[in-house]
Amino acid sequence: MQKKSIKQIHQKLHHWYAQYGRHDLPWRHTEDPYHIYISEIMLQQTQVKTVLERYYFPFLEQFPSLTALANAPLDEVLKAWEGLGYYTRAKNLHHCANAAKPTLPTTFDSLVQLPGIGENTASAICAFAYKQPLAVMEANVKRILSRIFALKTPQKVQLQQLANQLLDKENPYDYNQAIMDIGSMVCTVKSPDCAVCPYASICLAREQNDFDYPEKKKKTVPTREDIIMIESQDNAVYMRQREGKFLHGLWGFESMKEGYEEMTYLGTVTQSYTHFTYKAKVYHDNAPKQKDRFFTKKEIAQLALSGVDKKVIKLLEKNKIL
DNA sequence: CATGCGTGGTT
DNA sequence: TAACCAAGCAT
Repeated sequence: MQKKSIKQIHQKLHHWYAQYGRHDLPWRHTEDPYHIYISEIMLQQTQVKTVLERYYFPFLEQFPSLTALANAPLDEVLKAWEGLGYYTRAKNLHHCANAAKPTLPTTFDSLVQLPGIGENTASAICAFAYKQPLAVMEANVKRILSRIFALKTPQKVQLQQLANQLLDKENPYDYNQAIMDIGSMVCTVKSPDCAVCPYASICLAREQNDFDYPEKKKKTVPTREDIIMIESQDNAVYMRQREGKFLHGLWGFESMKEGYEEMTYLGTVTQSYTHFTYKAKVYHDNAPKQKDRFFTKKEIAQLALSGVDKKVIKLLEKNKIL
């Protein structure tokens, strides 16, 4: 592409951003790398609205600095992350805080080595916190580039090269924020508004009137069935902290495959996840073998729980077990 | 490179 | 309203 046309695109983009960009986002009003880092991790696969309205401010109030985060117990961090999903993010945050305190590294190479910081997040921190000329490469940017160059199945390297070419190296901060805003407000998945798009003059998708870029692969969503066993004693229930990758660090109940026939069926809880639908029958055993770690309703309120387990708790309250 | 990982918004 | 998917990362 001609340098001249790229410069024209930058001007159009800059003009659009000045008028319509989301300038009210709080992480665009800080120079603190820690604040920007927290926003980037929260925003991974998570909508701006959720982060903005429910998590960003409370988290920073509770953990106002990298050192404060490092010194907090992991369980407190998990509790602050409750409901946000992808819980290894919370574990990685805590780990990074301890590894990097009192301040984050300032280069892409050192950032990308930290757990939970991939290439996109490292680029974003460099561009937004340190004003370095790196191109972010998240879902919005991928969609925009795929459409501009009509790439149905783009390769990672190919997209990165195109992103690097289009980047405004003089203004990496505004450029990256602007292209993400274009993705979420103009070049949307379902109904792109080419009339106001700064990239319209060079966009092949617009020319072809085909916006299915990159090509979506459809998958069937399986159902995962489960049996949850509740052991209770004196208005308290046995709970344990998960260790696997799924719902890592959150507190929950035991699953079982057999031996529940003689117990009391309480009800079924369901939860839809991206890759499967979860459906669990909940049984109650009031003659528990577990000896320790029974939690009362008040104690459970202090633990980090998943959506499913919150539904189970409601079922227990309804059955007057808690 | 494909898959697993949470939850809630949007259409 | 079922389906898609959002400021991705690790394996």
